[in-house]
Amino acid sequence: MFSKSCKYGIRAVLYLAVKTRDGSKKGVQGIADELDVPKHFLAKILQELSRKGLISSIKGPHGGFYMDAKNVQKPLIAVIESIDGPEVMRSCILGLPVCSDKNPCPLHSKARVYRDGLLELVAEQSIAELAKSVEVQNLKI
Amino acid sequence: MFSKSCKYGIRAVLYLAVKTRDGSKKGVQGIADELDVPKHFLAKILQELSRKGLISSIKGPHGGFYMDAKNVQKPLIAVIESIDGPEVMRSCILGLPVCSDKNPCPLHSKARVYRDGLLELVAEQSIAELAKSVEVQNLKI
DNA sequence: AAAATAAAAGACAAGTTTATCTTTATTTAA
DNA sequence: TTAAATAAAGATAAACTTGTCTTTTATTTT
Repeated sequence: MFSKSCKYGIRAVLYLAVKTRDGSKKGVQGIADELDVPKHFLAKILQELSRKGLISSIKGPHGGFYMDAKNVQKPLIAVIESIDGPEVMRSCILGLPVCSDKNPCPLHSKARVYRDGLLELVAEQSIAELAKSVEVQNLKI
Repeated sequence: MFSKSCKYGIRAVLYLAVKTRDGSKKGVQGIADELDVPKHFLAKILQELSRKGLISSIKGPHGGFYMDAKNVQKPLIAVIESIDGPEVMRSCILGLPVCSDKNPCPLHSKARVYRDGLLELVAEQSIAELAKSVEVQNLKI
């Protein structure tokens, strides 16, 4: 469902939300090592997220990427849509140009339930809340 | 979630199941026109499905692709897995190499619940049953 | 037997995603 | 003020997916 870019982006965002709550910064190198993801490829993704204001960054020694209080307030879907586009969680699972409740493809109803449940999760919970559950339940990123 | 190849394959299979129940055959040209899909690309997919015994074909005048009683007995997941591989409906939504109930990623529980619903549909219903519902409910392919 | 039809196969090209490498700009600290 | 650290940007390449074109093989019909 998600592109690799998007998967890396989601993971990096959750990582930053957990690790930089104290005001510290994380460099691309460190994040890439932690998540086991290609460094320069991740850098592109983080630069884009930074440009869009979804995460923050500062250059120079002791600089790096981080998320401030405002960043972590946003829902995860903001990250997903900014990387994979607004249709990624909404388009027809069989790729039909029009597929709706009134005019459904053969997998529509089941697929819709699946997608909507997930959509609800990423749209209604903030990154901060998700990060909290990552910490509390010790989830892997 | 599914590659374009897989989407085309699923649609073509359902199309054949509906249209060739009477023993008739459908040529690539006709299928491609109906589904609005690139002809030669679809041909490759159909050839592969044919080689794997998921659909049937015969060459020559009045030949084409079709599905016999045995073909339509199989579940749709056989088509999906033969095109996109066995992991496509089972792998972690964030791409983590290990992600399980005991060791879940942040989206695991929601993703799993709903994905399993879809998996159930394509694994437990035969292509014949799905094709029937396409006819009865007049679903688009 | 010849011609026509249609799948099968092979070669190639275009497009997209993913990955790597290099250079530049900015900031901090010594 | 210089050196070091780090994000930003740009260029390129590798890998994979998608799409097109041509030739071959099998079958049927005339």
